[in-house]
Amino acid sequence: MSLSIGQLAKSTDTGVETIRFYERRGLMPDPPRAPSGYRRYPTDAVGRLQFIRRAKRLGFTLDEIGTLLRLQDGGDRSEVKAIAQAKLAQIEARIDDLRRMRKTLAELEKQCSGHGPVPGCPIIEALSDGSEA
Amino acid sequence: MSLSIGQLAKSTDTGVETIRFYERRGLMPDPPRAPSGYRRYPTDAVGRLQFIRRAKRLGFTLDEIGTLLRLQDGGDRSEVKAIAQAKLAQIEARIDDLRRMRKTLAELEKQCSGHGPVPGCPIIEALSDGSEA
DNA sequence: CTTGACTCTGTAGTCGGGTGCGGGAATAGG
DNA sequence: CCTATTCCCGCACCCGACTACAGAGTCAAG
Repeated sequence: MSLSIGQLAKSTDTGVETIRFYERRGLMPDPPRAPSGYRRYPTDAVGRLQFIRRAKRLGFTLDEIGTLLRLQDGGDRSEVKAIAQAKLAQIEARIDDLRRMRKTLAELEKQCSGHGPVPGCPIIEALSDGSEA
Repeated sequence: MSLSIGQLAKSTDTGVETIRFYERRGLMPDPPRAPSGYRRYPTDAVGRLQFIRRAKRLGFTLDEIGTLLRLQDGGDRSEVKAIAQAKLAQIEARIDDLRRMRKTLAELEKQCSGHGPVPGCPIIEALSDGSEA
């Protein structure tokens, strides 16, 4: 039992173009071809593609996903853990960034009455004077 | 008293190329030119550029900053507030996304012993089986 | 006056992750 | 058998925000 690229796309909720793109990137192996040249995917290609999609949802880049896939068939667990830890640290740093932005912006937004002309608006004043942010 | 583009760049910790880029984008007005064609910035250009930098630090895109700058000279405070609220909502949505990623990834990372071969590694297993994420 | 730093324009490249198109061949359903 | 759909390949393009040239002209210090 094998799948066409369209069937693989549908079964993993991915675009056909995206699958070909992953193939070019080396994330999906070059599949066997029918005599016509059409790609014929073995059923486990679904798993591979889902791996990629799940890893992306966790914030990994395609390069990192490539590394994880390579580790999958023959690597050390410490390498996997190291990648996860690094990603975790990045995510935390980004959250901290965003929280700082949110804090400043929320304060300004609260101070702004929301009516009247712009001169005097605390948001614009803060951006102009640097009294905040 | 006027500034060269290099002086403006230095005084706002911005690249010269970036200033020219902002000009092309319409964020910085076209400055007057010396007979040589060199840009001569009035001192208040510093304020304008700092406005842009501060707004960027708060997460606004260049397009949004353009809108804020236009509102600055003649707009309604409600528009400014609406933009701030929209940005705040985006930031919060992004934080929530990242927190979900962090939660899943932190659990997996904790479960992974960090030594031994990859087969059996909870992180890789989760990505393969979809038991998590 | 010379030298080195600065500035000018215009265009192109970078990053990450795709998306779209054109023209032609194959295939699946009725 | 006919037609709609799918597939092939290769390349170009999209987003946002820069960044980097090349080649020529200008300015300031010594």
